[in-house]
This record gives sequence, C-alpha cells and structure tokens, in this order.
Amino acid sequence: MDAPIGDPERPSVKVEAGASALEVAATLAPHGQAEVLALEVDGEVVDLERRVPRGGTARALTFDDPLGRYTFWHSSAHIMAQAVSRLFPEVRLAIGPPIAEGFYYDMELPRPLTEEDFPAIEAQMRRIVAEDLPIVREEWTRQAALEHFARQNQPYKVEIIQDLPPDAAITCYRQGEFLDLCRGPHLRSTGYVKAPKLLSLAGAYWRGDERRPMLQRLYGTSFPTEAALTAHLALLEEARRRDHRKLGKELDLFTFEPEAAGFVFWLPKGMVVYRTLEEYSRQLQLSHGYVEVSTPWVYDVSLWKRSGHFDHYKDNMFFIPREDEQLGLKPMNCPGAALAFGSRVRSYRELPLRLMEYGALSRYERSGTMHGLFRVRGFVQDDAHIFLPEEDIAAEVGRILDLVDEVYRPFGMSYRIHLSTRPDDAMGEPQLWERAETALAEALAAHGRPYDLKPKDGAFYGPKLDFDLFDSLHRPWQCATIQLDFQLPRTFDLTFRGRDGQEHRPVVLHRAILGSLERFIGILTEHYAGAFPPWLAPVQVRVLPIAERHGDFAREVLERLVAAGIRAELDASDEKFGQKIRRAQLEKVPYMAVVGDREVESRTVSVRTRLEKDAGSRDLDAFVAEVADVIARRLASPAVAVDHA
RNA sequence: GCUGAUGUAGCUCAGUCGGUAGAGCACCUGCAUGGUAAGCAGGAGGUCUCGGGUUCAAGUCCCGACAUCAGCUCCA
Repeated sequence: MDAPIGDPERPSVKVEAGASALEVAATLAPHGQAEVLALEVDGEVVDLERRVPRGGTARALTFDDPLGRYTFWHSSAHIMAQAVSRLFPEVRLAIGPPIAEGFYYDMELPRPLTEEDFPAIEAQMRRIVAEDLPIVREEWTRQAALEHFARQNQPYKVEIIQDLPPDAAITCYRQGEFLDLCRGPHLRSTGYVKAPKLLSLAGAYWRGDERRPMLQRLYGTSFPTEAALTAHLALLEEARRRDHRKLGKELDLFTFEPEAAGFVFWLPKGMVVYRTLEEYSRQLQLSHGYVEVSTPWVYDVSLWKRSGHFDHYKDNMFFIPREDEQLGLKPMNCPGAALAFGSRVRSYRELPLRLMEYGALSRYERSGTMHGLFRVRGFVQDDAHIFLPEEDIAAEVGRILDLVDEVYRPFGMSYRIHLSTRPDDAMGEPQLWERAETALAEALAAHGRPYDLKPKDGAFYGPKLDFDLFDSLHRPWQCATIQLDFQLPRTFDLTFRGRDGQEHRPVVLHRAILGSLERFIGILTEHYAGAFPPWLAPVQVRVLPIAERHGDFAREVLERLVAAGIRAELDASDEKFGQKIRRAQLEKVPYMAVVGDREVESRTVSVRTRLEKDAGSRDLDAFVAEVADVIARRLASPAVAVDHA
C-alpha cells in the first residue's frame, strides 16, 4: 500500500502520550463533515477508544482518508467473519485485511460457498451492524492467546501467533460474541458500517503458498452510506462495461486464438490504432533527439548468459534449441542496444546517444497469468536506451520528464511519480547509488514534480522512476518507467572517448513512456470506453447517403475526405437510413456526414457526431477542414457544432 | 503453474430425464429508396473445443488435454 502523505490542509494538533484519542478527535472534527473513524498520530492509526501511545501530531481520519477507509474496511472484514461464524460455527479463520477497494477474509469452511450464500451472510452482517456492537481492543499474553485459539480450533490463528516475534504485543478485538486476533486498528463499533456488500469468492492458498491448504477467500466492500455503496457498484459495472477484451471484440480491433495463446492478432481496425499510436510516439521522440534502431530478436544463449538474463530471467524466456546451439528470443531490448552502442568507438560528442527501438519482445508468461492486452507473451514497447556520462543524468532525466508530459498530453490522464531507491540486494557501490538517487530527485525538483518515495524498491542494477497514470475511472496504471542502469555498460564493457582523450564508462538510462503499446491500447480502450478520439479512431468519418440517388455526391464527399488524409468510409449499403446511423453509432465513429436532397442541392453535409445528434450543416470544404483540424490537434472528441444551420 | 468455473452458428445465449441441435443479432439474396439508433421476406451457416471412456445411443455422464474467465502465485 502507498504510504499516504499527511495532508497539510487538514487540521492537526500536538498531543501527548496518554491523551484520550476520542477527546482529541472531538477537538479536530469539524462540524457537519464526515464522521471521524480513527486518529492518526505521526502516521500511526490509533483506535478512538485508546489512549495515544506516543505523543506527536494528530489528525482525524474519516472515510475520505486512505487510512480511514482501511480502518473502516478492516472492521468490515471482522463483521463479515463474525457473520460467517454465526452461520458456520466450524469456520477456521485465517486473515482478513483491507485492500484497495474493500476487504477480504480467508477462511476454511466445511463446504464450498457459492454466491447463493451471499444474501444470508449479508443479512447477518447487516444484523451485526444494527446491533451496533462496541469493538473492544484487548491485550493478551502470548500463552493465553495460544491456548484460547487452540481451544477454539483456530489453527491458522495459532500459527500466526507462533510466527510473531517473542516480544510482540498480542492484541485481540472483541465485538459481541466474536473475538479475533488482530493488530487493529478498528472502528469504535459495528454500527458505522451502514452499507456492506459481498462481491466475489475465490480460492487462495494459506500464506500464498501453493503447497499449503487452499482457503476460500470472500471479497467484500462497504461504505458509510447506501448511496456511496450504490455509486461504487455503478463504477464497478462501468468498468465491466469498458472491459477492453469485450470492446476489442465488438469493435473488431483484435483477437486471440488458441494456436498462439498470449499473442495478439491485430485486426485491420485495431492495427490503425496501433500504427497511429506508434507513429505518434516515433515522431515525437525523433523531435526530441532520439534515433531509431532495430536489433535482432533472436540471440545465441551466450548473449543472455552474459547479460544476466539467463540467470535472472530464464523462466520468462522462450528458447529455441538447435542441433549444437541454443537460441533465446529477446524479452528486453537492452543487450541489443548495448551491442549497437559498442559497435564502434564512441565520442563524448555523440552523447547522450538516445537509441529508441520498437522491438518485438517475447516473454513466457505462465498459463493463467495472461489477461487480454494487459498481460501478453508478445509485445512492443516504446523503448529507448540513452547512453550518457554520469554527470548528465539529472539534465537528461529532466528532458525525459518533458517528453513524458508531451506524450501523455492528448490522453488527458494525470499521473503520480514514484522514486524507488537502492534495494538490499543491489549491485554496485553505495556511493554510486547515492549519487544516482540524488540526480533523479534533483531532476524531479528542478521540474517541480511531486513524487512518492518507495524505499528499497529499485531494480538491482539501479534506482528508477515509475509513473502511475490515472484513467477516466481513476484507476492507476503503471506505464512510464525511467531506470538508471550502471551494470549494462560494465557487462558489455561500453566506453566512450572523453574530452580528455581517456576512455570513460557511460551510464544507461532505460526508459519507456507508453510502456507496451499493446497494453497501452488496452488502457486507452477502457479509458475512452472504446470511443477513441478522432485522431486514433479506426474510422474517422462515415459518409451516410440517405437514398441511392445521393450516391454520386456521397462519393465525392468521400473522395474529398480521403484526399485530405482522413480515414473516411462510405456506407453504400441499401439499409434504411436509421440503420446506417445506428451502425456508425455502435461502431463509435466520431463523425457522420449525412448526404440527402438538401445537401446535394447546396453541396453541404449535415454533420452528426457520436456525441451530438444534430451538429448542424457545413459547406463541404469547411467540414473537411474542421475534421482535419480536430485530428491534427489530437483533440479528445469530435468538435461540437458552432453554427446550427 | 495452482484452485474453481466455463467452452453449443461470426456474436450473445437456450437446449428438460442420455434418444443425431435452436433463438436473436450478424451474414447472403430479393423486395422496399427510406432525413438522424433496428423495414419486410427468404436463405445459408454446426466435427456441440479436442482426444479417450461408459452406453444400444453422449451436446448431455466419466477421464485427460487445450483455451478462456475469477482468484492465487508470478511479473513491474
């Protein structure tokens, strides 16, 4: 989970150890606002019923705070477990944490649950909420807790206690007849959880270990009001509606076939989106000083042994055995870029050398892990490797930050940056890491970019910046990544001749902005719900003659559009006019150009956009210019009418 | 890879107790030339995912494989 940063706007107060959390919360709670659920003291969440264990700066947590929500959902998980316990006294409980949008509880039951069990469990949950049971924190001794949970036939709880460090405080939370081992924190009573809902059911191994028993995981979510729950369920429904696998089929963009599981077949419509996006990315990078290379996609296994991929990545690689050699398909472009750089002597004058490559990558993903365009075995990244002297890192990262903004601009998605630092198993000297991390932080500061720190989350070969993009449903997608690599230049003994005439070791910046084009198109499909902006739309304009006699002028309109470089189609079918409209609308074509008697007469078109039934009529020239302009400027949607004729 | 579910026409799905398969949409043909989201009629389309097994008989029951889906694990 992300560590939420304290919001300086929220009222806070200094508290002493031993202060009543409830009283502190009361002083912080603005009237008429969301209910206070817990107290946060210097990042630690404190139950309202407790006394503050350590002094510090306190803030009130409500459902609007990530930590407040986690507390709410954590208690909700207990309510669910209590409900299940009432219905199935034999249940053996494992763990039940809050997650990004709700909670789950893993449990072992005498029989498999089905969704038909949900209403009974939910009814019981609502009863527990109505009972408004106080949730009481208790401190137990290790011995007493072990004996209690052993007696209650709760082997998973016993195992958890046994694995706690000997000096760990053991706390339990009691609500009515239900007692659960738990670190907390929790709400004051069950009555807060006004709107609980069970969502789904899945198997999950005890402690994520496939050799351990498979438990039943019950997912749920809950909200302080029915209205909030209803809104959340509507959002889930909207996400289902936008599923790119469903839209990809409906819009004829791509397909998957069992003969090549995990590899995309791009159909003509999808290929237009793919090429348009790739060409957009290519031109933008070329204008930012990048040069393009294409390197082999199959290498002798010795190359992969040298690069370290064979040791670290071979389970994710495809290999082709030959009689006396072993070949490996590339899962990454880096070694190819390194060999290309090393193909001749390099001068400092050439640096930074920005080699971009839209190379086809193959990664063996285990069956069961593939997921539409989001997780495939074959894909292309908007990849680049930048070779530069170490002292240029901050400046170059700054250029990449600018490029990232420019690449993302047309999509209207905001993002958040994470800086990941030196992991424990890192290669290379700590001082080098420190310099690199400082360079990244400086570049971010120089560009005024806020970021979250992810300590020890860097790659073993260098620190990195990751970008989470937020789509129209506010879901995060990790897309861009900027990784510093100190190892690659050493492994491939890359050097450049410096101003001083000596050989120097460059560093490598590995970066992708869209990430995988396949995955990015999946994200865009869901972001736009399949209604791509005109510049990306497979068909930008469909010309719709009302009757056969309008065919000649309709063809003329089509030719004019096509001549202007616009992807236009003529619906010359003998369907009724309403049917032609319906089809274009379902295919989410941004512009429809209607041609009937009036239009033939005046040499105009009547414009319908997928957003606006009647967008007025236009002189043919004006319409062509308007559409070309919206495409050229990569506007998000068809322009709305300005002149209703 | 693991657990569970699913797999029937291009798509969405129905198919009872085991008795050789059906709808809507899409497609093709004909009629209809229709002004902003579904005109009428006809036609064609199936190795019921694949391979075994049980049975007089399998879309249906059993076993296995493959793919997909939901999770887990992995991946970033």
